[in-house]
Amino acid sequence: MPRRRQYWLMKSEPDEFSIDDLRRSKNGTARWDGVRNYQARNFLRDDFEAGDAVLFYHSSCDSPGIAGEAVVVRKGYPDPSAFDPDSSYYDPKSDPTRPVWYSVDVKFVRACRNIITRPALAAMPELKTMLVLKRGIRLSVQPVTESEWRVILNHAEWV
DNA sequence: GCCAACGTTGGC
DNA sequence: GCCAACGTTGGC
Repeated sequence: MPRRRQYWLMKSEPDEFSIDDLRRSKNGTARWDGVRNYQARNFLRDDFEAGDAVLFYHSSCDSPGIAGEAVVVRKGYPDPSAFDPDSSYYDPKSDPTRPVWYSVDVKFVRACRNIITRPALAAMPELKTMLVLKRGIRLSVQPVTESEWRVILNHAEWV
């Protein structure tokens, strides 16, 4: 029984990996790895499905906000970077027989012509409850409601 | 660079 | 299981 498509917001520091980096990736597709937070891990491992929609959010930068749209093309699987001693994401707690951390693959869909900034998001009454706008919420992977998704897509101009 | 808020660690 | 200390996140 196909489940309804779910919506997510995923944060990335554009200095590390931006929406343009995703666009330029092979097939526009990249592994989302390095998530080291249990609540975010649970989403990746248990709830992400191929076809789910993603808001690509730029964080820790001059103009934080929504930068584009992506789609999940591979559901959660053990994060290989956790097994790699040379990776900065290496975590000896995780091994292939008992993986702790999970990745998904996401594919570029489109970029916003302009970043939808936090002030712009905060100015939309429909987004009052959006997690990313709440102070103290720092989940790097978080669910978005269908109505939040719709409001944002209607607001954005796309490249 | 500051700092508030959060998550994790580790002693007890 | 408590909780203080520490490290990290992330907006400003």
